[in-house]
Amino acid sequence: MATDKKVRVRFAPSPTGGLHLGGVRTVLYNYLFARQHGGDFILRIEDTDQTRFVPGAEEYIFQCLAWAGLEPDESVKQGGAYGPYRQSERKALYRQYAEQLVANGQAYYAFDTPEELEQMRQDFKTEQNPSPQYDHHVRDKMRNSLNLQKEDVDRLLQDNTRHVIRIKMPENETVGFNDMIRGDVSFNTSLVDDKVLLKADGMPTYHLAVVVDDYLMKISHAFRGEEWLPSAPVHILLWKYLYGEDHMPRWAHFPLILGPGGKLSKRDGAKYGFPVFAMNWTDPRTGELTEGFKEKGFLPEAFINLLAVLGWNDGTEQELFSLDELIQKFSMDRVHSSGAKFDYEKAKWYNHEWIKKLAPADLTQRVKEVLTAKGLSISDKAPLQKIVELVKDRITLLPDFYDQTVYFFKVPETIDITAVRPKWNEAKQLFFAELIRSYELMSAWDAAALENDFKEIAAASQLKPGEVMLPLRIMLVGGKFGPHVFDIAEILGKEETIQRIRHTLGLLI
RNA sequence: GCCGCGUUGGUCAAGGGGUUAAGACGCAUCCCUUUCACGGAUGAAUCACGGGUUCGAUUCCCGUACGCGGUACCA
Repeated sequence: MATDKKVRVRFAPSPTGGLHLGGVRTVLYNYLFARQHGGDFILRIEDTDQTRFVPGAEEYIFQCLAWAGLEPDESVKQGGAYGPYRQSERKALYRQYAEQLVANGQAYYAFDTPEELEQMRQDFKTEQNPSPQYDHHVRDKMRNSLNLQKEDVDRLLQDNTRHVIRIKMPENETVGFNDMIRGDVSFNTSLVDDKVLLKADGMPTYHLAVVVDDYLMKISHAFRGEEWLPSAPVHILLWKYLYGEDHMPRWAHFPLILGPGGKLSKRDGAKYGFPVFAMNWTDPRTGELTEGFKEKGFLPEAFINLLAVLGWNDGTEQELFSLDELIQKFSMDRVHSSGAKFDYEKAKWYNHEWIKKLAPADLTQRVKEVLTAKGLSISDKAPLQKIVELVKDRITLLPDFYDQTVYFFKVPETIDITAVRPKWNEAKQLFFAELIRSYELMSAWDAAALENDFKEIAAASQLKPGEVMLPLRIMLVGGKFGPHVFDIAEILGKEETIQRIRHTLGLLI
């Protein structure tokens, strides 16, 4: 296996729907590996199944990568020297390789119809073998160029009879390779079926396409999810037959990201209330919307971070990593071989940490976008950054900023009056009347002075500060939440503060 | 069924022949805070099971169990 050539890796999604967690993590590990080695990261569109074409899915993938900050060096969009980057546009390339295999006796034409295949599965189905494969046990009982007379095959071909090309798996050979994560992995070829390489419509299957394209695009390292491990022997053999094992990329199969039960699916997300896709995805056929991490209120920095450590860690106690740090520290041999269950609680913690970690000005800008999108109009004069700094400790998801800051921009819609009424009395009524008088006379309007005044008046009124602190909070904020109440008052300003106290006082009479 | 890959607290996980088996999330209790958070403290694992190898296995080997993945003219 060539390890000295330039590092070129690829992510090859099929544009059939939303891009989920595992996909983005695969992108991320590819990206990190490429950046770390000064290599190229290629995005190739695997759209060989025309029946599964979904409009918009390809564009959506690009949007997700752009949001996550993991943009490819070569792709349909960026271009590059190894295009086209969409397999449907490479259709003409594949047939010759399949034919070459047939000519060498490593593959064969199969004319079986879908019905005949179904029949075969019925006929050979037993309790011991519930899903019969098209393999060396059955291939000589089927309609293919292995057992048809040559003239018949030629005639069928000439008549353009629908057919596929299947690989002829050798019997009882051991095919193995060294996985960068799992070490040596091997398979007995007798147990692998004769996978279709070229479909009846002339399109390659994944198996042929991945090998041909990886070769043509000079891919040095091929990374993908563990679900591909069982078909690896087919790919290894294809490499051996077509281009020589020496040219084969190094493989790594990433552990699966699991949901509460098995492979994480968008169903899990819907069921347990957490996003699975990177960004919102609306199925154009059903109109069904699946929520994404972006829209849920995740920072791309946090998303990247949590994905990176789902299956990898640097061996220290560090948990927060920026993209740049990941590029520095990532290493394939510290990637786990076992699957990891996705933990939404921890995912939210990462977001919370990143909200605290982001530069204030940067965070403020993003919060402004969220608030604006929620319909708040925020004047440029508003001390937004100060407000954001004040509340960010209690935020996990970006939209939380709305609830935690609306009262700075609008009079609270509801006042939780029931929280104060039971313990309300004349002494408190008088206290607030006095407080208003005092506040109106204040010249320096700052939190410390406000608190000082407040406490002095409380003492003079024979009240403990705590007894009137909560009512003040309710008056200004509307509920039992938010940062230090005098900090809020300071930002609200004299007029607004007094106005709100008066208003609630009126409600309490 | 068969094939493959896995198995350290509820979750993510460090460690890797001799350790009090890190740390984080979550949970519980407590402290701080006259709101909610932040912060701090404390608590919870016979390292799946059974055999080896060894003076000694969580760590190495072999089985078993369990989990997951695959078993399509889908990727």
